[in-house]
Amino acid sequence: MPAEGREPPGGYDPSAFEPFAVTVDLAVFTVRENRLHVLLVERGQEPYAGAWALPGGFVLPRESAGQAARRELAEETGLSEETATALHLEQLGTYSDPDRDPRMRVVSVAYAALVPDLPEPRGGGDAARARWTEFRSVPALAFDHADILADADERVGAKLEYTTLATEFCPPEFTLGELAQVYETVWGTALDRPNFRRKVLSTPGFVQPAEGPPRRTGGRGKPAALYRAGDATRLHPPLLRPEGRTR
Amino acid sequence: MPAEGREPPGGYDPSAFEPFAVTVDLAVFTVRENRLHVLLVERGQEPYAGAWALPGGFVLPRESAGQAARRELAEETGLSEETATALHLEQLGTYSDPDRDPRMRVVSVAYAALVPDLPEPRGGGDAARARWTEFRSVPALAFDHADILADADERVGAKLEYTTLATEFCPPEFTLGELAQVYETVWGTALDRPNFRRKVLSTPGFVQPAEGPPRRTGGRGKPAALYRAGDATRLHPPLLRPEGRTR
DNA sequence: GCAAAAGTGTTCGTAGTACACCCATGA
DNA sequence: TCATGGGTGTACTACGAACACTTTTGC
Repeated sequence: MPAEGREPPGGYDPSAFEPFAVTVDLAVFTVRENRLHVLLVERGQEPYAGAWALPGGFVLPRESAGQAARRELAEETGLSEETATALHLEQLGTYSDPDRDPRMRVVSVAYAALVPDLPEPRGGGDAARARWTEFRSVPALAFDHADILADADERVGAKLEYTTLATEFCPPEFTLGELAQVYETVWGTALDRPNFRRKVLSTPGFVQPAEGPPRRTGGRGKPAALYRAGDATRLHPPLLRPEGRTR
Repeated sequence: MPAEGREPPGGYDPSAFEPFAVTVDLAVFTVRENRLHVLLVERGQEPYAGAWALPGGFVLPRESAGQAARRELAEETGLSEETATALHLEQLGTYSDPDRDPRMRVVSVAYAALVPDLPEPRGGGDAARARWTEFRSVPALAFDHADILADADERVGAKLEYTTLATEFCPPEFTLGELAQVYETVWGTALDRPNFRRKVLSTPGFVQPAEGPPRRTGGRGKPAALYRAGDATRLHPPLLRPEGRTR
């Protein structure tokens, strides 16, 4: 409840609350070379100087947490503001352990984002380096970022089951094989391609054929039909990962 | 990212951030007389003095948001700390619009809770009144609490589908009819009792028979067997509401 | 006996799974 | 012509929806 709602029975002076810093942290996922990657930055200052961490930053006085997350995403990935605005950002939750930052009280709102394969992040103007890291090889992270990342992975995996979010990992035009590859990469399981194909095509609005009937080859093999994302955002019924596995 | 993570390229002084107040808001649901109810409090101060709002309060300097939510829940419902600790609290999300509180910058972490039918909340020591209100008759609420409540309702409905959370609404021993009633009340749909029964009993760990084979009557009709909540917390496969309806 | 709620049995349709098989291309 | 990935066909199975029917109580 906002300030000066009812006070706890013990009495509490609304003007005496300790100030909190509010930040956002981002778990930005992409699929590169059929492996799940996440964007990490190297910290330049103490604490945890030299350690890897999730990108993020302060929420500015006149923006919401979601706006801050979008701004940080554009800055870290080099995407234009417009492109970043179109991407799906998922609020994961808020991490508020009093000791999560050793210096002061910091409450952080975590977001997960799925982006298509992008070039290596530009270094940015400041000291911190940023790079894509394979998910399975993520090193120890600063603060409670390992927890956040684990939650993000679980959430993204679950989201693929009942939304069309997987298309966010794909370029504007993609083959069904590429789409299946996204699921397999995020879930870490193999899928039956024929059944996957039927499932996707029988779900109205999941994908639509790319208008001109061009085809494309992934090297060898029969050229595949191209599709683009459809209007639907939810999947009824869901596309469940085999045996409820979670990697 | 916590304080002094990398700064935005434009430059940002970590010591100059505006202080935020951090609060928790609670959407506490219960089932009374087969109808969904939510706990509301009447505001005693401006802004929105006299208006109804969700219970909640400040996060104290040495507690996490989750701890604050549990504390508030115990205070508002009159439950003992131990009982409140055992209840399931679900973090819904964080509401951070810069203008959501007209006086200052307040970021609020919202939680949903499901409790069995409780006596009318004690007035508490302060001026604010609290009462159970039927969900469908909730008046206009202060701040963005109507948004929070709508999100909470949706989340609770979805949670029932793939968790055993419905047992939280029930007394320690309950009949399958009562459990079905919870689903029907929250979802606003009718269920086929025979199928519901089979579904619940065939899900390992959802419920277990109450040891002594006592039976109970809900007035007329055949006495029903009593069950208590089982160990399981997840439902595989889920118990989907008919036709994906969402009320 | 009748209404009401608990509980059992059975049928039917649909959706997922598994897998055989054909097609189009590069090397 | 072989390997590779795209794409089609089909049988099997499991599970949910629907609903008939029996049981046990209060009135």
